[in-house]
Amino acid sequence: MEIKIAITDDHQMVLQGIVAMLTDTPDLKVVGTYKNAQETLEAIEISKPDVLLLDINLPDINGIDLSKKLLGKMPELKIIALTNFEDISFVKRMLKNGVHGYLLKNTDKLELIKAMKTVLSGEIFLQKSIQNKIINQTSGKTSDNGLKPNLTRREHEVLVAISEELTTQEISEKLFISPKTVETHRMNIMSKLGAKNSVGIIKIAIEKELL
Amino acid sequence: MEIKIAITDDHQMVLQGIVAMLTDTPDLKVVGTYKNAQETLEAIEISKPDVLLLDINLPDINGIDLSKKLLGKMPELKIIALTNFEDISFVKRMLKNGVHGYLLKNTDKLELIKAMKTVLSGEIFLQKSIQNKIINQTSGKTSDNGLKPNLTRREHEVLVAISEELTTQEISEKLFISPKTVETHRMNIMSKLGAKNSVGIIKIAIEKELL
DNA sequence: TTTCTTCTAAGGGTATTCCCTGATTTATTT
DNA sequence: AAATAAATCAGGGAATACCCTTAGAAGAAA
Repeated sequence: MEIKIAITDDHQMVLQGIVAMLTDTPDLKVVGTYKNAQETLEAIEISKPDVLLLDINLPDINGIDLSKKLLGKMPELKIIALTNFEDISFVKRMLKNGVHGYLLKNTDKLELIKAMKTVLSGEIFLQKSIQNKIINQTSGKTSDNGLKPNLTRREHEVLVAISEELTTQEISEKLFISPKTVETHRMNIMSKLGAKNSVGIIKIAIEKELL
Repeated sequence: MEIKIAITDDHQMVLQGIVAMLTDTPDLKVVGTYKNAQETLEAIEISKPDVLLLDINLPDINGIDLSKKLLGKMPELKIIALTNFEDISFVKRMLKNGVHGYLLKNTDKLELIKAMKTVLSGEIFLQKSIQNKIINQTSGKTSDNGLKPNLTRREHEVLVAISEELTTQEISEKLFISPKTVETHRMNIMSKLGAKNSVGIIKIAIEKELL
């Protein structure tokens, strides 16, 4: 039985790479390649793939929302998330939302095919490196390095104020709260970002585009 | 005349994608594909490509440093940086360091070939979207205004140490100077950069690429 | 309803930064 | 040789940041 495959990725090179990997392989057929979410949503009901390889860093929508929509339309579809990063928290969220596999983009042909067969059999496919990370995470919990920490609304306001080179006193006047409260927020931000001091806060905030 | 091409990218799929794009094209030959910086440095003198397509987000070294090393070994080599992001400041830095082109990974076959021919003719290749961004940046004056303040060698060392979230005490131990000297340097840095405190130092240092 | 999160605030410290001043030595430039 | 810039060090004090802990109130979520 032939497996029908569709691919959604805004990187032309990745798209081509996967197609190249899969041509010349019996029982596999690429029935569609899409560059964004909209295109995918429109075309997928026509191409009717068994498996969708889905880049989760699309320009127009995030991977989770798109997965939900697609599975709403086609409950039989198996979705394998494609990404550059080993972001555990994101993996978990994706899996919760019905995604069937999670592949790094440095995957080779054999593993790619294995992944597709695994999800088609109804199982979940995770790469070893990701499995290990999930295991390590449950035992020790420090390895949170990857994506945006979610600061609260207030913390974000304090963060911005810190980045404006304001002192605690000045921030408290700006936000109409006690200086002690500002300090509490600053401490919580440091802890969330893993910074040692305000310098670290700013460095990390700029790095992760929190400003 | 045949163009010899090498590719360095830690994403297997991208690697395959580019190879797929370039096979079946006359006058082009892929003479090597590498997954990291070390492999590239070791093999490039044997494969002797005319053009290297280089992913700048490698795991083991940053793109700028690798480019420098490669061009030191092979001054005739043309390097085209590959990336996911339209990061203008980074483009500029890469170009300053001798890189000949900057390609987004969603580039198609035609543009890829055009890019290689452009750099081989001795010119710089930039994609339109990046060109536009650079133009918009120079006409608008929001960022990058003002020249780089020239910090002294020592001040720069202190700046780097500050950015590592070290305290005055720790910096003094690292540089084998008195804490008071460190403070003097920090004050001078603040004054030169126009910062109100260490947070400002880091913000401006990142903005002006002083790190 | 209960639990969780967020925002708020404070006590009571210690550590560090910030700011001013003034000064010596060593290179580099003129 | 003389002026200039860079790097070094320091005293002293005010301001600020950092740290740990505790805790009430409001709102959202389970």
